[in-house]
Amino acid sequence: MGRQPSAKPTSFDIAYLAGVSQPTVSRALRGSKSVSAATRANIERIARELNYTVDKNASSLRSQRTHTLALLFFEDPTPDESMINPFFLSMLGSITRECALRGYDLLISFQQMHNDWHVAYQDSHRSDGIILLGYGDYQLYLTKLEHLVEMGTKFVRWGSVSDDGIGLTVGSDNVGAGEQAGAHLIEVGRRRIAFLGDASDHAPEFQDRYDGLCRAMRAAGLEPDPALQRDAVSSEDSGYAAARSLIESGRSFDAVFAASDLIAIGAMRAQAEAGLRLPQDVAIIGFDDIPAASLTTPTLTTVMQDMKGAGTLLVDALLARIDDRPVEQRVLPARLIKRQSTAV
Amino acid sequence: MGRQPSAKPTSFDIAYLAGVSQPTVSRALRGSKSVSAATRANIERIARELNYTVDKNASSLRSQRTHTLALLFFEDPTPDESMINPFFLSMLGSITRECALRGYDLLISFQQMHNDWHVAYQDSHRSDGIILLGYGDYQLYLTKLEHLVEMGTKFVRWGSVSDDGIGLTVGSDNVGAGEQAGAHLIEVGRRRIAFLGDASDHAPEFQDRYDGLCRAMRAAGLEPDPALQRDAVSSEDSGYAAARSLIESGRSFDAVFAASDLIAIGAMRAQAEAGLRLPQDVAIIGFDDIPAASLTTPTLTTVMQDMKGAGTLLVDALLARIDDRPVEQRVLPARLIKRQSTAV
DNA sequence: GGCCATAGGGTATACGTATACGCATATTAT
DNA sequence: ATAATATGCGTATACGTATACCCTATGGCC
Repeated sequence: MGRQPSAKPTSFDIAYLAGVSQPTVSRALRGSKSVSAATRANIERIARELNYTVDKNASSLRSQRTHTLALLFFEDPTPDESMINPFFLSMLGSITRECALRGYDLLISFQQMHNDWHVAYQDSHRSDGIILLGYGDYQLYLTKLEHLVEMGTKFVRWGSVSDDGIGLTVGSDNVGAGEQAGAHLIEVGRRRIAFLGDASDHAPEFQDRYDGLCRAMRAAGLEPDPALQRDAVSSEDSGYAAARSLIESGRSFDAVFAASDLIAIGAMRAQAEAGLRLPQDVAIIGFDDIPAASLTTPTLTTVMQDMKGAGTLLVDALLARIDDRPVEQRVLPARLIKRQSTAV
Repeated sequence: MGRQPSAKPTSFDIAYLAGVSQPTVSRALRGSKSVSAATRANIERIARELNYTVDKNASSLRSQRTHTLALLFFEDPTPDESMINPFFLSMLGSITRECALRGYDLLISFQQMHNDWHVAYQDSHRSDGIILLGYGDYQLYLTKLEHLVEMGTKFVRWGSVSDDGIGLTVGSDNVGAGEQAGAHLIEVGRRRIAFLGDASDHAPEFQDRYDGLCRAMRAAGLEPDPALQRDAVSSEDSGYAAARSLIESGRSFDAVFAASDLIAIGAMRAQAEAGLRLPQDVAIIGFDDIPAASLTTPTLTTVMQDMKGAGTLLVDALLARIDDRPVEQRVLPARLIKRQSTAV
């Protein structure tokens, strides 16, 4: 593009103007130490004046490094996609920003889960590494990714840090967040706390949150009642169904900890329909702090994750892995946002 | 990546196996007509068996076409970024899908508005064309893009189709949608309809919506009252302020058409605080159908745009422009979603 | 003053593909 | 039968950068 007016300058043009050879230009701009400060400064000045940018294709072709990261975004093949997990958007923002900062491009693709692994394979050809984003049950997919692991593909994923699955993981402190939520509910006088969300291997993040809740309860001398746990995936409908099942079981409960805001919103609907008063009869806490959480009636107490930090950390970890630098699993703090749904 | 196990096959490998020269492989795979059907079939079979994919970098370097589109996402430097326009996410989804379908990669960058145009310039080097997304006042930015236009950069943007600004535009039928909204309000017996949203050159989309409202009113024999229009940008706070200003003016009104759901939500808050009953005293309609619109009390009547179609159309139009094919401005239909906030 | 190390940078070439050009053979026109 | 044309493919080369290797001058050291 833009070739008509002033043909895109190449490293040869710069070399000519600076009175050096093309490789010297390349070395200077890449920060090689075997070029004198004066020469480098001169080259950089000329490059700036000519509005020169390194041709990515040529560079990648030669170096076999693309300077591009791929973002694989898993979506459930869910019908109510209007409610696609909104909080990933801010993560997307911070990931792109972080990439730009490091001089990396970002390639995005959305993936229906349960596809074959072929697309990821393709992406692995176009990029130096892959970031896997998704919520809930993409374990299934991960096993397919073992192909990639065997091929030496570098990747990092968002999820439960305590889970010892494939590859490097960055995630929130789900256990700690669950503990905070539980402690808060106990603090406002609740004793029989239900949990809505899969507590199985399929959803390690949800399981961590449940574990945190249980820990908080035990710390307060309460024993969690397994009958008050209901499976649910992250959708409003699923939350609604789980809450109905709970209500219809006839078991008494005075609080709900939902594994996501969408679940919480669905549960609130079910409870309102059942004539339960919120928060007097049932206090409720969600997870994610999606925008809608402050619009429900009553407004929803929830846990806010550090999505900005998450994006940064993901890119950071992936780049480290690409460069074969050591990198430890890292955990992000989460914060409880208190609103009306737990106000006494 | 993945070079260890089976070194990535090149067109030479295929050529060798097929008993032809490398250029023939290239021609066969690109669909050149000067290669026999038999040869082509054979080459394609071998390519498939070897899991061969064209090296994008080499291809782009040689052909000077990147097969990549860039998506420039404008964000206001707004404080309440949690409420970043959620509906763009589904557009993002359909854009990536459409790109993948056409064999294009998608590069994403977020832009603070009022930055210099340098990033867009860079992106124009990395891609064959640019998609500009944003809401509201990015006219200012557009003038800076004139540099790009002069350089022959291909791009397409989302916005008001009636606006005769720079470049090719794809957008919803904002006038028609405004008309639908107005007609609906009139149908439920409203006569004094306020409009919240900039009705200026800065926000052509909003202006179109206002124009549509006025048209519907005149068609019903009503004359729009300019005093019932208040400027607002697409945020909850701005909507709140606009509605307050309207209420405090003392002018009577029995309906509000807000230029976006965020504005509407802010306005609902202001009205509730002022003791106005919704929808009895004031009916209200928003725009965008964000997920939160079905969670407000009362639930919000709004206009749903065809975001999926939008993504497809944007990519379509851009590719046409890149190939110098003729392309007409195209308009997408919008649909009114009736909820409680206008229920009689 | 000879010797080696080092800084600084030039020469040559590879990365994998696409395309201009040329050259046969096959086909048709005359 | 011969010239004109088309078909199918090989030869050579360019795209812009990065890197292995080589060379020269300079300085320090004994």
